[in-house]
Amino acid sequence: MQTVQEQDDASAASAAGRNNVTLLYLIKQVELAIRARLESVVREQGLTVTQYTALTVLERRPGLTSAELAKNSFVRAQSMSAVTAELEDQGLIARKRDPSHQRRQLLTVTDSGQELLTRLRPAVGWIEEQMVSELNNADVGSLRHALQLCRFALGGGWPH
Amino acid sequence: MQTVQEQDDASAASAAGRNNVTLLYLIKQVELAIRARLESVVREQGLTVTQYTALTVLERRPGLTSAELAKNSFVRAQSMSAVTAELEDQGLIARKRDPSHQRRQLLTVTDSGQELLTRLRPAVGWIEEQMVSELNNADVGSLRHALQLCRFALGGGWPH
DNA sequence: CTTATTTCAGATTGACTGAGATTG
DNA sequence: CCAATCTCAGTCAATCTGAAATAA
Repeated sequence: MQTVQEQDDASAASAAGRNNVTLLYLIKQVELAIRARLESVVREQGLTVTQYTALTVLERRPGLTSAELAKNSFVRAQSMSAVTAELEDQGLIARKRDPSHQRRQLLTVTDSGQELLTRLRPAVGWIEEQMVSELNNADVGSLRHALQLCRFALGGGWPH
Repeated sequence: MQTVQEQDDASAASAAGRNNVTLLYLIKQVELAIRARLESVVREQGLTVTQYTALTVLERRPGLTSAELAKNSFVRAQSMSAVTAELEDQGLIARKRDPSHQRRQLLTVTDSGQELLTRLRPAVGWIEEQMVSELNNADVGSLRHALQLCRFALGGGWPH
């Protein structure tokens, strides 16, 4: 098992001037750790992490199309289309033609999907609680703010 | 294109008391944005993000085995074995039997691998600079510290 | 005619599980 | 015999690219 001490040694070993790698690497490590926990939680309800994420975005922003959801999630429209098709098959979201644009299909979370999200919320919340268990409230706020700034600083320039 | 304002609206729309989801989602979003940028950079040198990451870890911690590298990267030994085999095929790392344990193969970055890492360093550094361009130095330090605490708070309990 | 959205088909990456061989 | 490491074979999840149909 790797220890905090070993990690610190590794950071110190990377000479000054290329400490910049560390932050990208750290975010990747945290994301990997989250993904592992999240996967075991959502799998119990028959969902993949990808499906769960799409569902939570639709919960917050009902009426998105699959293509809009794709942009939001940094994937191609074709990839997201497969995800939303699966979610509809499972009865977790509903697709309705946009009356003002017959080609677009507006997505909403169904009652069944909402119930599932509600069932999952405590376990998902617990992962985040664990993650920030060593941080105080002010640190958590700063972390959220910093991550938002990072996300939007990188946000542009996505291939279309 | 999604704007900062839209993101803020979405956060506000998720009622108080379940803001906790946001942090997991934010980290995922930042990781996705990083991955996209990083992939286009390393691909020019014929590497995948997975290979590049393994290479940078070996640069910092030469002499690891593939199995140790796997633990460090939260993947199974079999998965990492495929990655290190590819890196060896490309002449970027060398595998040498551990004299004190014939079954283990100690991994080191070759001169060729080191040159490649050096070539990639400026472009990778620029991604991180872009990411933190809206943060001051103190914020960057706080972010790194917070992410390290998050990583180690989630670190335990990995399947072996 | 052009562009956006959706769908279908196939390829690829990166992980997984399971099984076997080797070493200590 | 047991545990760790490595390798091989097959599978799955989640993306990608390319091509086609539909709609504004």
